[in-house]
Amino acid sequence: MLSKKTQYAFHALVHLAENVDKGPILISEIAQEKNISIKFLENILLELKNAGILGSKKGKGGGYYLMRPPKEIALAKIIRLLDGPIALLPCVSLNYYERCENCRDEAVCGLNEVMGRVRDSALKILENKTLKDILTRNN
Amino acid sequence: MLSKKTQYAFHALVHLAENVDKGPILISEIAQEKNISIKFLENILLELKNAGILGSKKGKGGGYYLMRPPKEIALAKIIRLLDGPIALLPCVSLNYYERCENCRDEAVCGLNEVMGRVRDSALKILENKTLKDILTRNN
DNA sequence: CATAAAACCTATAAAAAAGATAGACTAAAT
DNA sequence: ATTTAGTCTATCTTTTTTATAGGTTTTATG
Repeated sequence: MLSKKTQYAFHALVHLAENVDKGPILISEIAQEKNISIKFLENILLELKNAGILGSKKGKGGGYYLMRPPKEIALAKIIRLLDGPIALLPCVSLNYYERCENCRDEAVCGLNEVMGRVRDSALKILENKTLKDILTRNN
Repeated sequence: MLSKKTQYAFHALVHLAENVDKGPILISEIAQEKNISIKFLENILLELKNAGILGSKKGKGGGYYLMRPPKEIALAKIIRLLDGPIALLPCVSLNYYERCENCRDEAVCGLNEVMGRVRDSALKILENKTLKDILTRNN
């Protein structure tokens, strides 16, 4: 499961994406709209800013805004930034790989193979779906 | 990521599957073979037993064994038992569903839709792949 | 220039979960 | 009777997650 942090981030980003044309948006507005603790959200938005995903403006009329158009922000990027690995096992993670300490040879491990597939199938979606895709539902 | 508990369980189950014809297998043998703390493994195997996945025999010549053939034990079942939800969000979980507290209407939420797809793509693999499939690698 | 608004930064605390261990109990084999 | 090996329950430690607190800096504007 994704952490609350990542979940909140997604909801906040959606709100920012829905209001791209309205200039900087207040943390407090997002917090209220999405029912998130304002102080916690503050930290999250700051982290997104430090990663180059958000920009901000201080003082009156300030707030946060997206640094790129919603369709250029992939969901996988947000998850990796705030939650770490997307893979189910360390030995199968592309960005946070760690050697398996319970099997003799990963190249021969069937678990490694299957979990690699699960990772691929998740990434196929998460790397290609963007903020824009989660603004509205298209069934 | 899967917890250590679940990871250990998979490795232990693989060992049991590899030795189905050898009668009950000692916890200590599995622990040593797979480099797992014996006491921790004890708890895990017990949990698997209480869930009906393993059987056991006490006393000399005792140990643990699979209650069904490896090809009938789906990976998804083990994950759900020891780790809980497979889905990335509570609002998209089939077995551990919880209402989303940050959005107005899940039926309209684009995040809900995408995460539902991620869940489906993972389940398609995890529900169909069994212990037997992870015994050896077939590329 | 003073004031207020709003993000920035750092630390810390509280709670929950994960990981691991301890030790006494029960059942079975010989 | 003794030994072997799983059973049960409790506890403990560590790490991670979630959340809060409070002062600092920047900016707009009257």
